[in-house]
Amino acid sequence: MISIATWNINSVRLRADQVERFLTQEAPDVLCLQEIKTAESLFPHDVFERLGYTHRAVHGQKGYHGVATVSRIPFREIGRHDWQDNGEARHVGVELIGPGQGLILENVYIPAGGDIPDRTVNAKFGQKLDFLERMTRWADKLDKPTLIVGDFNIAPLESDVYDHKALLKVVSHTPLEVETLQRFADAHGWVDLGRKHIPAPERNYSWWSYRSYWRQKDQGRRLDHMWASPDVAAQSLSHRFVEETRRWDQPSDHVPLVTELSL
Amino acid sequence: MISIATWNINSVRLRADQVERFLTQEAPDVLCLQEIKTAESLFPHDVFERLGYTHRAVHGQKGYHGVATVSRIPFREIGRHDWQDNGEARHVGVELIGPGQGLILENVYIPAGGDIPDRTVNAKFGQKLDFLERMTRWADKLDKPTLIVGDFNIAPLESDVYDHKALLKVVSHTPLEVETLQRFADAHGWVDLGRKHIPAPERNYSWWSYRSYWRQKDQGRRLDHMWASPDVAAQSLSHRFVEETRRWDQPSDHVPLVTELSL
DNA sequence: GCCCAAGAGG
DNA sequence: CCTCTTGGGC
Repeated sequence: MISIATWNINSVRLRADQVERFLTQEAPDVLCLQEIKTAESLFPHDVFERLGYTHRAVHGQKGYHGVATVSRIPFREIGRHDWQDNGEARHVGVELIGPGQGLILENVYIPAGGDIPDRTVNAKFGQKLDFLERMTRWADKLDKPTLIVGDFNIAPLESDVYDHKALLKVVSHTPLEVETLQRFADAHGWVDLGRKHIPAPERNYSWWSYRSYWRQKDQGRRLDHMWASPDVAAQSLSHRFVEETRRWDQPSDHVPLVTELSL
Repeated sequence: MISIATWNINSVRLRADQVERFLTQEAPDVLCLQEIKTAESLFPHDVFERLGYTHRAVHGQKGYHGVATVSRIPFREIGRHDWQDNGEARHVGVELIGPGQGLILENVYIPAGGDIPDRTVNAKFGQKLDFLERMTRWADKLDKPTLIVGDFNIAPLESDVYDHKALLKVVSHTPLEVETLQRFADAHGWVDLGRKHIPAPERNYSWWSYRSYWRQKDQGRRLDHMWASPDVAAQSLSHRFVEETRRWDQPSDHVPLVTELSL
């Protein structure tokens, strides 16, 4: 059995102590981080090394984006896609060696998409859709047991947001985004582990805005996901959201997700 | 007997808790702050109010400089000099009412003066000397019992720095600054309480640079001062530097000075 | 709101 | 090294 976690940490340097606390408490075998917001040279390798996460694939970028996969079990890095060829660090892929042998683990940070859900006036929204379309063409060719995790920046189901109707016009929950994400899902037959283990319409959020006081009112959205190839999904034992991190000092706006696979 | 303190706090909002700790521990009747680095509207009035410092004269400025005098005993504000008429908040004066009746308390933050001690290539150095010259003309006319305190940004004596010879060419200890400060002293006959109570060449520092690791090597300078009119100096009972604050978390680069007067 | 980067000022 | 501002991003 191996356990895998994903967490948009919103600056790994600022929250190195929180990552340490999480790893100490939950002890996942692998942790996928997004928005590390640092160049690889300033990544806090020592923290992970000390805790036994001696295998690391860090695709960093100064100030923005950036993803990292750290692991107690060996892996080999299989690539860093830059689907839009714009230099943004939004993906790193690894293949597990030893325990979980052969599992492909794709760590991705999909663009947020700006404020206005209209690609003619908001280039960032167009970039988000284009990113998903390029990922879809890529996923169509995947033929190995794969788990893709990360911050997708889309809450696809009605029960993935605190107010479905109100958010239909808000970037992250628009029909256009949801349809585009669905085409990505269909391209590989991805199984949404979050909803496999916590079926809709059960409350199931991973993100709360820093703006306003929504935190207190529980106005969250499920933007972070773990999706598995059908064969991998069949081996998934559990899935949970570690909401406790929201109560820590100066938390990330995202909480971690953890899943267990019988590999 | 009244006690008066001065402290360059280097952001009163960031260190409101440290100011509270200092006031709780030392309980001076009056505290003069420099480099509060905030507009008056964002000054943490509540902290002082709660501790009984209900009389406050805050001469704030957004982001830079700024001075404030807070007191448990009543005073009336007598003015805010802008000697160079450049809008910088570097002075506030008050006159005590009740205990210490009639004492004038001038709180001042003299410009640092930049890096190069040459007014032809460094306008900031010229501004510092000009500021002192304008203060000198002002001091020449003072005729009331006065205590002037604050960050003078000059260490006048050899024993006011960790290495006199090395610092002769460093802004804060150059002969030109020391002579200019001496003319200010002579203009009113100010008595340096720091050296009245802790005579040279005893070690007597109020500031340690954040840059480099001088803190550990005790490479300090005496940049903060409390100077009294001769009549007030005759009533000065004690004077000390509260170096303990340097060991607090994220300390200011300056430590507080406290003096007691038999008024 | 919170995070990053630059640049100024100390 | 530390703090502030502005401006971008989410």
